[in-house]
Amino acid sequence: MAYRRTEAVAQRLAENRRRIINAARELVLEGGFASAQMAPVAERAGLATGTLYRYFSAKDELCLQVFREVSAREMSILNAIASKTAPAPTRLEQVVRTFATRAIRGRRLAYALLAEPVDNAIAEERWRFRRTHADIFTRVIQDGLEEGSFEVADARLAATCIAGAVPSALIGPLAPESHELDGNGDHVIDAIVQFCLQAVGYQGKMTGQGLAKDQRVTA
Amino acid sequence: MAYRRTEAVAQRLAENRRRIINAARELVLEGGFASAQMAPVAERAGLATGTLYRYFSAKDELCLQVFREVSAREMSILNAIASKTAPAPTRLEQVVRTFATRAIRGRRLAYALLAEPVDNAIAEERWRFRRTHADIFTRVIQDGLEEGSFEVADARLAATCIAGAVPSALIGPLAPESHELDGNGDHVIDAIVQFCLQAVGYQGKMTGQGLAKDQRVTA
DNA sequence: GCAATAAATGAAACAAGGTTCACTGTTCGG
DNA sequence: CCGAACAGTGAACCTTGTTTCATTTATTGC
Repeated sequence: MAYRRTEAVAQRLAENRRRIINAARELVLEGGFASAQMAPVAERAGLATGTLYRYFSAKDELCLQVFREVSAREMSILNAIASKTAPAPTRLEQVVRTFATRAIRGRRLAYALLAEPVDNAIAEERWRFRRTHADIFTRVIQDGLEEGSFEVADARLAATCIAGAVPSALIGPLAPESHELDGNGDHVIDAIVQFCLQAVGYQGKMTGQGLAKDQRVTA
Repeated sequence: MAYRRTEAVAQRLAENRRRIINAARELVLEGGFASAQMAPVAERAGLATGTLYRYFSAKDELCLQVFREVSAREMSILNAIASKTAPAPTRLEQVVRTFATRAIRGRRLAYALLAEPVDNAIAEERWRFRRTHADIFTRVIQDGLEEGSFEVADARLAATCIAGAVPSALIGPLAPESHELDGNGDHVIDAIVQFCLQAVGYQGKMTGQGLAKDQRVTA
């Protein structure tokens, strides 16, 4: 034997992998998945195009990785809010509000995650993303049903509807060329929250409570 | 002079154009826009590939034409229902119910129009399609507000939400491989209708009224 | 039938991207 | 330092889909 993968090398490999993913993510953030082409990714990562294929078997795999990492962050933020101990209506409002606020503040990312035309592999992942949103909404709605503050026939279906309604209300404003919400999307966000609360049969008023620090869009 | 485009020729040209569009539409109906490739379209139309470019400057233009024709049919059906003289809640229910029913019955078409991954040109047309749905819902919701049977802060926004919610609830079941709704999607449809009525603050019950003959999926 | 013009053809060229691979450079243990 | 094994390279290649264009066929008025 004359070669063994040492720790130093393993580390460099891991670093390269990360560098590739980061480069791809940056490009997605700047210009959506359309910009995440292998050659530009490689260039930004400071590697040769062929090298990318030593780390990812195909472009789809790399893009999926990026999508998953980015969407996981979003989902964990929403999940944390949904898991708090608070009345269901409060939580539903905060989840929806956070979703919408983050989408507007991180418009380019939101466009890539929610609306950009993408090819099959990513479209499928996007459905999974939406389904996870629906899961989060489902839990909160079910809690609300038990509390007696909501009233819907089918919690899962209502959740799916909300998971479609919120992005739908945002998509126009999110389009890369749109500046509809540059100043304040507050009116839109309030209206979306109100719609969702009413849709699940909540009778009270929304709190209008904004985001905590840790829910801000950081980068 | 020795040549002049006679009526007979003009007619044949128009017929060819139609033949091309029909071929493309058939392919879309069978396998979505992914199947609407120039070579197969030409073959089915009984023409050469190059000939297609004498009728359409590019594939996008042809696909847009197909999308527009097909979606126009759907929208006119919904529009007709929305324009009837009936209480707003009844009309809203019927529009939503018709939308959902037609989507489920004409699953492949619905998938192509609503959910299939497509490229930019068609994605943009799809947004227009959705916006038109929202327009239809907006009118009905505004009527309902005037009648006093609905209560929402912003009719347009509520309409946009509903225009997103309904397809969202259908998309899983619409996926080409899904057979979730093969027997009856009645439960799902009822739940969607109920969700929408509640979302716009309607207090009464839905009628459960099915489709008239002319709203059935014919082909 | 003929000249003039248009329409149709389909093979070839082109474009754009993803993927491969023969080659070069690096790292390792002895 | 040597040879073995691995990592990195990037130009060539392949695939897929679109477009062009020289050539063939069809139609028209005279």
